[in-house]
This record gives sequence, C-alpha cells and structure tokens, in this order.
Amino acid sequence: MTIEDHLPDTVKNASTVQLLRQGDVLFSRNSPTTGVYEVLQGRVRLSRMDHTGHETILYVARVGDPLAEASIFSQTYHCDAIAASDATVRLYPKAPLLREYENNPAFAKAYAMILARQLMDTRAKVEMLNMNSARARIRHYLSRNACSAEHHVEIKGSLKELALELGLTHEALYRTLARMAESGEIERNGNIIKLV
Amino acid sequence: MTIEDHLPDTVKNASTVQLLRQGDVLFSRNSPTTGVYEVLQGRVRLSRMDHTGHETILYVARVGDPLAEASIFSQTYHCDAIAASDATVRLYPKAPLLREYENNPAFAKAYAMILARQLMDTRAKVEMLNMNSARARIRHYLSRNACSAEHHVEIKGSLKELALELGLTHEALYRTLARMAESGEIERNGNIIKLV
DNA sequence: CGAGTGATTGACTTAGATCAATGACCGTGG
DNA sequence: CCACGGTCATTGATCTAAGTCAATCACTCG
Repeated sequence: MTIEDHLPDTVKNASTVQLLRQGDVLFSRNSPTTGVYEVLQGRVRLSRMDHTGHETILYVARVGDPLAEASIFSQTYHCDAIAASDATVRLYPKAPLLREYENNPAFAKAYAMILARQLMDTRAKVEMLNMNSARARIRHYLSRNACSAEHHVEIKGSLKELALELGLTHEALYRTLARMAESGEIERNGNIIKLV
Repeated sequence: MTIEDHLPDTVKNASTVQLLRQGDVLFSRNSPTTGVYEVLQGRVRLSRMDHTGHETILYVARVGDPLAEASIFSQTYHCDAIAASDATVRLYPKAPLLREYENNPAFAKAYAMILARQLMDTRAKVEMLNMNSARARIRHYLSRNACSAEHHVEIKGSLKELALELGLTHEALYRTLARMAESGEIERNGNIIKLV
C-alpha cells in the first residue's frame, strides 16, 4: 500500500522528484505545506527540536513510505524533515490531492488507511518510549522489525541514528547491545542482529 | 469536528449507546472490531499492557473525542479500551461507516481529518515521552493543555491517572509538582494549575 | 466505623545521562 | 600516497533523577 496505488495520472503527472544529500532539510516546522512526499530512495526523518536543541525523532520514512501525510489538511508543517541519508523523494502537491479527495472514493479510502497505519505505528512508538529500560526498548524494536521468517534485523543507518530513534543516548545503546550479546540474547554481525 | 458532523441519518440511526462504569472494559486487544466509538460522557483510555503487567496509556478520549478510529480498517483491536471514569459512549458500527466511505466524499474527508489530528496528537505524545525529565514532561503537558486565554489547566481525573498518562510514577509527579510550586513556576488550587 | 483509594513525603537503589578518552575508518587535498 | 579532519563505535568514571519500597493522612462509601 503506497500512496500512489490509487492515484490517477493527473495527480501523478503533477508530482515532482527531488534529490537530497544527507542532512538536507526537506521542509521545516511552521513553513507552509506544499504537499505530501513519498520516499523513493534513502531515509528521511521527521523530527522536532526542543528549545534546548534536543532532537526527537517522530518518524523515519524509508523507501516506499509516505511523509507528511497528516499535513495535507494543515497550513504549515509541524515538524522538520531532514534527510537521514542521501535520498530521493517525490512530492505530490496538495491541490490535486485534495481535489482527488472529492471525487475518488478509492483514493480517499486508501489515504485514510495510510493515515491509520501511521497512527498505529506511532502508538507503537509511544509504547516503546514508555518503557524506561534500554533493554526493553531494544527488545521492542527488534521484535517489531525482525523478518518474521528469519529472526534477524538489519540496522539501516548508524547505531547513533538508531539510538536517537529509540530515545536513548548512543552510549546506552552500545552498552546495552553489548550486554545483550554477552548474555546470549542476541548475536551481532556488523549491522545485522540475530535474535536467539 | 466530531465524528458525527458529516454522518447521514442512516449511519446515525445504526449507532447505539453504551453506559460504562469506571474500570469497565469497552473492548480488549485482539478481539474483533465492531466499529468506532465516540465518547459522550466521561473518559475512556486506550492502553496496552506489556508482559510484566505495566500499562502504557496510548490515548485518553474525553467528551466529544473519537475512539478506535484507526480500527475501522482492521479486523481486531490493537489495544484495550477501559473506562477511566463512569462514561457513556456511542458505537458506530463498521459496516455502514465503510459503506459511507464509498459514496460520501465529505464524510471520507472529515474522517481522514480526524485520523490526521489523532496522528499529530500522538506525535506530540512521542515528543513528550522523549523528554526524560519529569519537569519537562509536565511543562509539555501543561503548555499543550492550557486554555490559551487564561494560563491555567484543569486536571480531569486523579493525579495518579495523569502520572500514568505522562509515563511517570505518581510519586515522581507529586514531587515534581511540589518542586515546581515551590520554585514559583506554577500555582496549585485543587485540580487547577496556574502557570506563572 | 472500617476498607479502599488518592495524595504526599521519606529513604534508598539503580539505570541512564553526561563527560571524557581511544581506536577504526573514510574521504579529501596537498 | 599519505597526513589530517571528521564521524562512528566503544568503553570507563561519575552524577543524578526517577523508580521502588514504605509509611502516613485525608476522604469517601457502604
């Protein structure tokens, strides 16, 4: 279920592609919304900065993921979008999307399903952040991201980035992973983690 | 913007009302979805229990708030709904809602806006939980819930319940509120908190 | 009146944040 | 080709704030 599945050509043709270098700002908080993005390559993270400069990662959009879906009904963005790696994104401008809403029920439903999925994912993140032990957060992350067949997880990006996503310091993440490997709970091979 | 604003009578007439006593379970995880609720009176919380019995509050629905909106596209509920106080809810059964999706664009749009709002609220909660100091979480909560004109917040329900919502122990909440009052940051009058 | 619950405070423990240092690696420019 | 700056990964030492256990008081409800 990607955003374009139910889009007619009129909307697809109105879309544009952008290339981003790691660290580039795709849009920033309070700037006017231009539309909804889809990640074609790489990773883009949605985050908020608090007044102390501390960053909260709200969401990491990977290949095929939509970005800023909730902004379609807003005048301004509510967070920053930053390329977590070199990335390619496609922008679907707001106006044709909203027009599509009026006369394409299949699209409206598909879009709502995307929003519903985002909501459930974000609630899973709430659940994860509500755990106060680093080990529990990591377990939660691993079990949600394990390929169901093989019990392993491939870490995309750096561990520092993962730490940010888990709401931990990178030191806490390194240490806890090390302890989990010691105790035999996981096995590590580069950026692949196997659950035991 | 409540859920019923764009509903035709056919759907409204299919809805039913339920009375709940504090602590009653409205639905529980993995049970089949029946539809979407609206809270008419009281408070209902969505939560998940982890294997240790620790509860995570995902969302507290208050008067006028929708409940389980994301479940309309799912076969089963993904969390528990428990009455946080005596409460009244209205159930809109799934089937007529989904039918409405097909031929009522205004409804489809309104529903998507509700989902988008829920998503933004939940992201705000992620932001809050990502702060590790109790004081910062409380500040975040207060600033989001202050009546914009007057700088005060009325706490609905007990402080214990608020502590759960903030992902803190009740002791930490009591203490931090006390310290914030000491330092003059807030003033307390029963369940009303004034920001200074 | 007694049981149950919320609000509050104290003492203690602990896990994560913070500060700091080191080694590996990678790309760049002289 | 290699030195150098930058970043990631890792580990150690220390501090602190939140969790945990425990006790008390107030209040309500049957």
